[in-house]
Amino acid sequence: MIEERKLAVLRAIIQDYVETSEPVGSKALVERHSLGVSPATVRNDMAALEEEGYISQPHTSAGRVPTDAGYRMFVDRLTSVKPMSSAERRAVQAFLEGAVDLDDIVLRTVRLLAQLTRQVAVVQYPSLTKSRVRHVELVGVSPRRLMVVVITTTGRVEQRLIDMTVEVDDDSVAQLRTTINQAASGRLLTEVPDALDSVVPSFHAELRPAVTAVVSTLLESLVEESEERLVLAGTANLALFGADFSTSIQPVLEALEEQVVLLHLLGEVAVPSQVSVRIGHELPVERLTATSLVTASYGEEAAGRLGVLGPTRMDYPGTMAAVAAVARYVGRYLEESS
Amino acid sequence: MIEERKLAVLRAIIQDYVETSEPVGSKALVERHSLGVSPATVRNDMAALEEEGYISQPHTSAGRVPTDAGYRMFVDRLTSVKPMSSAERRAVQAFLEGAVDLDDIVLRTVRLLAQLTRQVAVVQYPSLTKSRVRHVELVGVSPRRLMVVVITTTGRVEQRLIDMTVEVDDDSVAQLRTTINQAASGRLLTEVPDALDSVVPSFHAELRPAVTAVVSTLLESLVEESEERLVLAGTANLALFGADFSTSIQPVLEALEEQVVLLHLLGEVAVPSQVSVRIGHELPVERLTATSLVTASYGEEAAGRLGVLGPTRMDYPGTMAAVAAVARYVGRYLEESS
DNA sequence: GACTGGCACTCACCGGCAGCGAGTGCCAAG
DNA sequence: CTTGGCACTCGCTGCCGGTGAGTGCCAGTC
Repeated sequence: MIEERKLAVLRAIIQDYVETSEPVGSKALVERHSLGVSPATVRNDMAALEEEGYISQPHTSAGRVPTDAGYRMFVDRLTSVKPMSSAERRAVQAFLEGAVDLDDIVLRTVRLLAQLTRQVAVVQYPSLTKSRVRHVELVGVSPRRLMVVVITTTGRVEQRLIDMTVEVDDDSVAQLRTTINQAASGRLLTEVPDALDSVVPSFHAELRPAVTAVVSTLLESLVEESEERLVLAGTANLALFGADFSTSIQPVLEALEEQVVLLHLLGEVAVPSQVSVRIGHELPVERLTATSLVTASYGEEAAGRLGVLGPTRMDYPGTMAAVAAVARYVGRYLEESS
Repeated sequence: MIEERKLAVLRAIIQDYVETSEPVGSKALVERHSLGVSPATVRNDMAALEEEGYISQPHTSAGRVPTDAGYRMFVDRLTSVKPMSSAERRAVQAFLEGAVDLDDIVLRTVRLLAQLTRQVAVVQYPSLTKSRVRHVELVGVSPRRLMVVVITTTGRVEQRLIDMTVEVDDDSVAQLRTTINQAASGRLLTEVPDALDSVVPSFHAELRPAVTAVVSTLLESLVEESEERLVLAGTANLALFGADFSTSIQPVLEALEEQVVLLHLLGEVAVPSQVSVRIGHELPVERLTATSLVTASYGEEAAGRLGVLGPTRMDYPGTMAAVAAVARYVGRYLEESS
């Protein structure tokens, strides 16, 4: 168990360290915060905190620095997620106002988040697995080539060209279009393949192989590929914190470029509805162990996720508030415009 | 005028400096290169080169460092653009092989370029102004909502939803589709608005306003917006050269995020068909004056541009070769697959 | 006239050293 | 349990002299 004052000391250390990025000592601490006790007492508490692994000394006779565990404790014991200023709220709304399409919404969101937190922001496109089909359109662009366009309830439009092994005439295309729409409209994308399977037998035998192969391949690839769309912003902010990364920011930038890594991280969360914070070594990626990731879901049924990546020495309350607020606003905005 | 040997000395200085990133002195120079003269002679040449502004000393009694003008001279007087190794050629082909659609081609290209040059790579999507319409598809997704899909000869597919002021029935949509395709197929996107204007009178008066407004707005926005698509890769490579940037890589990363800046730079080139090299202060962007940009066009009629951004201390011959080769291969690949 | 060897000079860089000061742990007293 | 006091640690800064790579200049040679 941890006593109240020790926690206060930890909070004060983190607060100062986040601000100055320098190890903080007992004397400076009591001067800057009204802890109501003497430096010596604080020293005792600090010794205890170090014993318990929440803080550490870079070298003997230097101040203390929070460890990952220290930040973790701090975040878990956060009393109040500080609300955003009304100026910030207005900024958020103004920023999202006037977005013209989904791409635009996502772009504005990610930039907003980067600007608000002065960190790297990442936004995942609304997952197609959780959105529903609004309409499917088939277009024969040439005798053996078909284009399929899927419009989802989240406003996303995906298209793909398919080379056919047999020629398909316009009437068949029209029939296929109608049938597919009847079967697929309103369904979750994940349900669509099954729905379509049950539809295949209704076609002339000669068309069937083409229909099956083409449509199912298409939908699979849609679901897969569309999962992996991410947008980043604010990578330049990383350079501001260059000193926080023992070696260089290079590995971090690398990891960010491999979007697979980020997608994994966004996906792995215990309680999807809450703001999730993963700190330093809690991230299962070697190159990111000097960073923390704050994420949240947005939209209905957690359609997508967004987050902020920064050095472990970050302003957690502020970042968490920003992430939560932006997720909320974007979710609302998406619902309105759909 | 510049004599042959002075040029050789400049070449040697640049070569060594690019390799070591340290000021290079006269003695080391004659040791590493067989210039056939003594250090003293080289010193005289170096003094002259400095006089002419091609090299400079960071401080008295240090070696020389090439200036922007030095790199410029070096690049202009390049005798041979060194060809890529056959291993590299194979890598290029293997990398592009198997791309499934335009997005994939662009993505693979930009990654390839980043990997080949160990620098930041940027690829602009093929410009729609220079590509032609292959097919236009109209879909009524709801009574007052129309989706338009444009497929271009460069393999690009753009779609947009349009809210209509009046209801349009399916027959009208079909008629519109046919007419538009007749008018637009095979034309440059820039010609399409005019072509469509001449088509409007053929519709019933009541439909006309909707047709005009919707279609022309659509096409305009298509041309505008599609111009501004860029893909980046290899930003992590910037961190490798952190020392080359006097302050930090932050301003560079910032500039990269503002895609407008890059688009401008890609657009401004004297001779579009050649590889263009802009060095340091030749770039009209303050934040990028510590970098050089090597660009080239690819595809028919210079459909798009691509390039590489790195510190002025870069391997120009190698980068130029890579940029030229990748541009050539991608151009070829696009033609084949269209 | 062009090249070369020699020479004096500059100056960044390195290692050692001393002084400073922020910070610590411990202890004895309140 | 808290506090003031005290001795101790150790990173940081500044100073200093030596070293060496590099330079410019000059006089001699081909």
